[in-house]
Amino acid sequence: MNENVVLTPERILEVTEDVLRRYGLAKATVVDVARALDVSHGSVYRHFPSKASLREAVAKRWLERVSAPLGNIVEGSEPAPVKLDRWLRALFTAKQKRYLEDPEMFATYLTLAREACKSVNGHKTCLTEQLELILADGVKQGTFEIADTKATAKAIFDAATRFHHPAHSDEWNDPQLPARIDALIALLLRGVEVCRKS
Amino acid sequence: MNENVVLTPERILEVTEDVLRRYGLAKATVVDVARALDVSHGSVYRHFPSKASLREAVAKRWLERVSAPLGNIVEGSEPAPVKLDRWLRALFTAKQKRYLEDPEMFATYLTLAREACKSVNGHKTCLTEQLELILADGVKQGTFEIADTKATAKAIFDAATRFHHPAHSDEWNDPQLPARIDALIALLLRGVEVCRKS
DNA sequence: TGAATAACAGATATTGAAATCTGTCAGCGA
DNA sequence: TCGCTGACAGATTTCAATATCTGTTATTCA
Repeated sequence: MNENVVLTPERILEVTEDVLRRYGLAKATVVDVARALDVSHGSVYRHFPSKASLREAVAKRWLERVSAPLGNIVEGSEPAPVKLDRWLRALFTAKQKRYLEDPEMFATYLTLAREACKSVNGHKTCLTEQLELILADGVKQGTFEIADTKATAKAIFDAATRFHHPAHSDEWNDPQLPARIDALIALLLRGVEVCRKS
Repeated sequence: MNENVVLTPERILEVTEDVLRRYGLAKATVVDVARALDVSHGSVYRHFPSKASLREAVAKRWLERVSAPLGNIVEGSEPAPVKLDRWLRALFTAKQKRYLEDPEMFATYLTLAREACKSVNGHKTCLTEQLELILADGVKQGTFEIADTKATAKAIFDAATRFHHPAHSDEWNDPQLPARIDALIALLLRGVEVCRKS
C-alpha cells in the first residue's frame, strides 16, 4: 500500500473513513490508520494533534457533505414556498438515504457527531441560516408572513427534528414516513404562508 | 424490613423503583429487589415472569404518570387553541421537570422505555389521540381549520419531538429553551387556526 | 532542515477464570 | 392447597493480569 504520494490531511481522512468502515468505530485505532497508509502512527500525529481531532475532522467532513447540496436550493430562483418544501425534503432524504444505505456507517457517524458537538453546532447554525434566507426571501416576495424570521427558522428546524436527527433514525423504516413528512411540511407551510382565501 | 404486608405486584414495582434509584439501572438485580422486599427472588418471579417484564412494568407506570395529567387538559372547557397551547406546554414541562430534578433516574427511565417499545407505542398513541380530540374540538368550535385531524395530530406530535423526546434531554438546559418553545407553539397554532384578518 | 521513525510511559482494552445473576422447580410450612 | 423457599444449571458479569493503544520525543534519513 506504499503509495508514492505525500501524506496530506485529506488523504488521512479518506483512509480513516475506510478504516472506520472496515473495523467499526470501537476497534478502529490510529495504528490501524497508519498501517493502512503504510506509515508510522507518529506521522499521523504530525497532521492531527490527537485521535479525537482526527475523529472530529471525519465528522465535520461528513456533515459538510450533507449540508453543501442544500445551499444550491437556497440559491435557486423558485418561489419561497417551493424552496422551503424542497429544502426540507432534501434534508430528510440526505440523512435517510445515508442511513438506509449503510446503517452501520451511519451509526458510526452518529457517534462521531455526538463527540464533535462543536462541529455539529456549526452545522446546525449553517442549516438554520439557510432556512432563514428562504424565509426572508418569502417575506420579500409577499408569500410568507413572519414576525421574527430567525426565531421561526429555528422553530422549523426544531419541528423537523424527528425526520433528520439521527437519534430517530430507527423510525425511518416506518412505511408511513412519507405521509408523516407530507403532513408536517403542510402544517409548517400553513404556519408561515400569508392567509389564503378565508 | 419484613413488612407484614402481602406481596403484590404494586408493592414490587414501588420497591423496584427504589432499588433502581439506589443501585442504578446497570447494577439493580432481581436479587436486590427481593432483598429489599425481604423475600426470596423466586417470589418475585411468581408475580413477574422475567426481569424484562418487571422492567417493562416499571416503564409503563412511569409513562402513565406522565400522560395521565394531560388527559385533564383535554377534558377541560377552554377554547381549543388555549387547550392546545396548555397541553403542549404541560407535556414539555412534565418531561423536562423529571429530567432536571433527577437526571440519573431520567436516564434510567429512558433506557427502560427503549426496551419497552410496546408500552412506548401505546403511550404515543394515547398522546396522539388526546391531541386529535383537541383538534376536533377546535374544528367543531370553528377556531381550527384542519383537513385531516388524525394526520395533523401526528404532525404536531412529531413537530414537538425535540421538546419532549428524552433523546434530546441534554439540550433542555439551554437558556433559550422557553423562547424556542414559544416560537414552535406559535408556528404550530398558526398552522391549524382559521385565517385571521388578512 | 524538516518529515518520518522507533522506542517509550501512561492510559485503555482484552481476556479468561471466578463470582454473581437469572429463571426453574421440588419440596416445606401455614 | 397455595404461596414461599432454597438449591440448582446455564448465562452473564466482574476482576485482575496481560496486551494493545495513545501521545511524546530523541534520533534517523533524504
